[in-house]
Amino acid sequence: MEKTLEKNQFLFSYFEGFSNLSSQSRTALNNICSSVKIPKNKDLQAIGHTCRTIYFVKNGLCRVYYFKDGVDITESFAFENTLIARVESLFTGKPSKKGIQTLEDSEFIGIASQALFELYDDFPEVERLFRKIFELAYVDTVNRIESIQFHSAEERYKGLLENSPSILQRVPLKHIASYLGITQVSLSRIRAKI
Amino acid sequence: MEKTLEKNQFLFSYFEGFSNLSSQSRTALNNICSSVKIPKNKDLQAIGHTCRTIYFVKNGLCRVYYFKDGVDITESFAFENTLIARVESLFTGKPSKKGIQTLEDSEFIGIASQALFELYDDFPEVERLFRKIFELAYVDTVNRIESIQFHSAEERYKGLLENSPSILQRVPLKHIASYLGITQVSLSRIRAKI
DNA sequence: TCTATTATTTAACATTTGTAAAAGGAATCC
DNA sequence: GGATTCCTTTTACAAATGTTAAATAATAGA
Repeated sequence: MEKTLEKNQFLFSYFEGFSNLSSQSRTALNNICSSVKIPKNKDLQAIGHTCRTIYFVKNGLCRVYYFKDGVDITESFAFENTLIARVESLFTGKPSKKGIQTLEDSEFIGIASQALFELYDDFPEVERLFRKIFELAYVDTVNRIESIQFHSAEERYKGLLENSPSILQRVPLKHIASYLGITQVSLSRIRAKI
Repeated sequence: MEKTLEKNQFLFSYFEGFSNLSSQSRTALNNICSSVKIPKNKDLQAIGHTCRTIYFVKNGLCRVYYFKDGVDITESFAFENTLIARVESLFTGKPSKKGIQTLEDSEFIGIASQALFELYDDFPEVERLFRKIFELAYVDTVNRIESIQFHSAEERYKGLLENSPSILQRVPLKHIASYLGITQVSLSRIRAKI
């Protein structure tokens, strides 16, 4: 048991940034976690499936993506030490038209969402933890709207580099371009100008 | 008491769309609600203040707005029978650079946020209710990013008219334009073309 | 290593959107 | 009712971004 908790220690350190958990809650949470290793450029979650697992990125890197008129669009990136889920499916129970794909060999901790929601009944502090986690994720999303709508592509590119300095070394520019909402040609022009 | 609950009946009908509440929870919630009437074009919440109240729009209409480089930008609208709050302030405790302004004579039910968060300790079902409310609001926000980033201004305008057919009669076009992320001139061109 | 594939940049042109200024309409206030 | 203010459209031109295609550069596989 001690050993198992150790395996998920990074996840529980992440949780501690939000609130402290009783050992009962930690054990219960630990029991619904599983480890997943995925090589580079493979799907962690396929397009069309309903989101039934929340992932914590232990190491590596992935992106949420989908196809718009046949074009591959990156909705978001998830680096080490963050949670990733397709919330529009997780919270509605509907199939997601988005997938999650690794951009490096990666290791994840999967949290079974149905089991998690059942834990909420017995452990209010677990419900509270995830409430807080998703509240702050919601805030990030609200702030991103502002960034998309009222900053130029050049400003957004510079902002992305500031927030994720390693991204240029780890992510193809085509994904960065679609994440920024512009074409790869347009991103090339911006990079040439800077 | 009976009478007071009746006063907030629309709010509690709204809550029932998410989950059922015990009468104790309803009473506790009712005790932290207050009515607010604001005439047209006045601030319900001023720019710079920290969000300490979540509002339910009983009747009328308002918008969340802020200034970007001196230009008035509408972030969102809230019609009757919806909740409105500046979540980036509500969930972080930081002052908001956004304000809430009425676009018609309006009536609101204010829910004191600090008191609400304290209710969470005694009434897990209240915490759960608001968790669900904000989860779905989060989903809406994720979907809006997609709409902003990957639909043309014309598509977004048409989509807005579909979702809120009354908006043209109730909201000046300049606010609709900034909500769509375009200038008023550009919106005029789109309207002329359609 | 050679080849094939993928990633990135560049160029030319089209389209969309922005900016600034002017003018017409609508609403509001005394 | 007239003046004023605000709202909306139109025009002309500038800037940003999209589209298509071609040219390099980098990477991965046989």
